[in-house]
Amino acid sequence: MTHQRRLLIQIIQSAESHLDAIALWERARGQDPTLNKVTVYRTLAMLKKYGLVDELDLMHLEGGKHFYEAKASRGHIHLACLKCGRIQEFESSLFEKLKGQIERQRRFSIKVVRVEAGGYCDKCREQ
Amino acid sequence: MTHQRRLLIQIIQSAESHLDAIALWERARGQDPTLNKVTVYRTLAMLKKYGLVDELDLMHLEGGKHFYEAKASRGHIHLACLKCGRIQEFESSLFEKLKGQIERQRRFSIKVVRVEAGGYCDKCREQ
DNA sequence: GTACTTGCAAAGATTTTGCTTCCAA
DNA sequence: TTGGAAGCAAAATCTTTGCAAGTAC
Repeated sequence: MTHQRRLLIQIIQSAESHLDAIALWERARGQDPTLNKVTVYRTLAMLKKYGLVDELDLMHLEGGKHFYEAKASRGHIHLACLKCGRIQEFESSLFEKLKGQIERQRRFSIKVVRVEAGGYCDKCREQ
Repeated sequence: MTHQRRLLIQIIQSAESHLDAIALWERARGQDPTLNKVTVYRTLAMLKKYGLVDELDLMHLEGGKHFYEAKASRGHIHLACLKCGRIQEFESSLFEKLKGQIERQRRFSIKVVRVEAGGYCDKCREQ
């Protein structure tokens, strides 16, 4: 556990929004200007591998980058507005049931699930 | 409707597996060796924009590329085995219910949904 | 004829790798 | 002290852009 990792983990956990690798790097550089971009990628890969962060694409509203969030105790769905770009989160017991159904019917042991919906949010659909 | 587009669409629709941009390009070049990679990217962007193909990440088992499939009448979930890399598809009425719940509760008009699960398939979990 | 599409080359962006140095345990 | 981690530079991917030439309708 190096201080670089501690810093990156702390930024991810306290982030109010989903950060991509570069945004994470820029925040980290505020605290430690010598921290290298490669370290960010390597740390994210490790956290992802151990299931400590979830990787999101958020429907690729801004190109091919990935976003990261600390693993939540309860799974949630991301709703990305294709017009204004707002990201909402949505929790549902149906989602939990769906996961259970997959595990039982396919005998598939789920480690991570990503649900992302693209569409128009309540504000944008009225316009 | 150019012959390049016709060819690319035909390959996507008849593909037995999910193709990424480069794989699609390679297949297309078999028929039309002059077809450019850029045309593939542009055509995929157009098909995606008009909702004719779905873009998948399949948990990024092989790096940051995207995979494409012709839009199916019924939505389905992709299960990616983190060990052997096999991709399974899964259909469920719970998934349809979940979409309806999101549309009603959040007044969010869904255009595309992507559900991808990573984990261990029945064969790999036993080892 | 004209607006849209393609091909080509080059650039941009993201992510990975090799290797040396450094540091946490 | 030592194995893993960080930094640096460079490469490897993947994707987008500008522009001239071509083509569907």
